Amino acid sequence: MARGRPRKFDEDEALNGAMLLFWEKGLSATSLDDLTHAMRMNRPSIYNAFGNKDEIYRKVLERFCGQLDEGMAQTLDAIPHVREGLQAFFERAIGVYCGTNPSMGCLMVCTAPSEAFSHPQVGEDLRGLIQRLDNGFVTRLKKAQEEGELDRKVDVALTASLLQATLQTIALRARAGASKKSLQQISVYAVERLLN
Amino acid sequence: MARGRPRKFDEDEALNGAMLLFWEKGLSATSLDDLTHAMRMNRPSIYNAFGNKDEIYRKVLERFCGQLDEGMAQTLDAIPHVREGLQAFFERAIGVYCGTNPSMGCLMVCTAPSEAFSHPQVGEDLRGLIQRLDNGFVTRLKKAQEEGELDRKVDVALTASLLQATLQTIALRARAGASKKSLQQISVYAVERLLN
DNA sequence: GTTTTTTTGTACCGTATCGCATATAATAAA
DNA sequence: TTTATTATATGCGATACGGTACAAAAAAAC
Repeated sequence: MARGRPRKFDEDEALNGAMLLFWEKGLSATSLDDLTHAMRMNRPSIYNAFGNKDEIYRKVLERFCGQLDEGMAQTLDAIPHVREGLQAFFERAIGVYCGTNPSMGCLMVCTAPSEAFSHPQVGEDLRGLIQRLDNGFVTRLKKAQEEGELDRKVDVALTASLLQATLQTIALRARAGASKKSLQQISVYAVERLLN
Repeated sequence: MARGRPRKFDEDEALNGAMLLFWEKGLSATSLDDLTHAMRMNRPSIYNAFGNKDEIYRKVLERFCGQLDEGMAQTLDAIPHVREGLQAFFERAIGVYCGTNPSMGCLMVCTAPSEAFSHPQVGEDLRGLIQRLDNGFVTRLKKAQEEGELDRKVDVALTASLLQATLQTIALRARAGASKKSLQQISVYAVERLLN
């Protein structure tokens, strides 16, 4: 059983609060005071449970991108036809990127790059996450080629890069205030042009 | 004539120093102390000449993107064939994004989004610059259609969005440490796939 | 009931932050 | 020579920063 004084906070809720805050302001512009409010914890508890600010940010980043992995699993891997799967994936991502008011885009794309040098570990995280996405697309595209849904002449690695480019521009444009509709048009057009 | 004591600093050099610093660390993570060193000026002179930190950042952002406009003028607008012009444009951008060691990508794409909400004016700048790039591509693509170099059936607005997506992924990947060669491959493939 | 263990909350540390006030130096115009 | 104007240099003051000590509190283990 839990031996000491019981925790007053819920770990999941606390991380969610931190995520919303970091998502909005990035790592450097977020203060520990902000965090104590957003996580509804006091400072020592935060340190004890999650570590310092950088570590919390990295946990949140992983958490955010975990949703993305899940999104891939439930769309790309779950839907039979590539094009439909990709479309569903983009649709879902757009839902996340435009799910707040105002839209905040992607936590990783919009806040991690500026910290990549001040916090080398964040840089590594960024590298890894870009790679993960590329790999996810490549795997699905290869499968499509094997199943005859995709011309064997298309370069899957480069197509994957451009699919990720599409996701990234959607993330950035969402944060810059673009309409959901305009982003959906971009994703539809991208799938159409890149896979045919 | 200049009435008072002559300036000791060179405005261009000072802004360049500030640009390098902001490019590396972003707005929030850069302190005025850092700036005084990078600009080789002391604080009051900085305030007098350029305003506060936010204003300097915005000046630097405009400066950086001005280079980009210039790049468009010298490639897209100057080179007869669309595809060659686009390729030259990307080549030039990659040169900038990978021009430091380590590569820092694009100042706008990699550092502005995280500040978009804490500094609403930066958000507006971001919006405007995305729009400017889209417009530049659209104009060139339309011209290509009129000159018969590009099929009239391609949607110029959406193609422009995907060209900018390509530029953005190159910027992000450069900052994440991707090789110059891999970025060139992406740009070549993008031009090939999006314009045919 | 006592001990042990863990979390909580307050208060605090030293440092870095931004923006400015003040004083000095240097030049152009009167 | 005087005066006005501008830049430089030092350094101040109030605040905010990230991070931690410490004792009270709460629950389980003995």
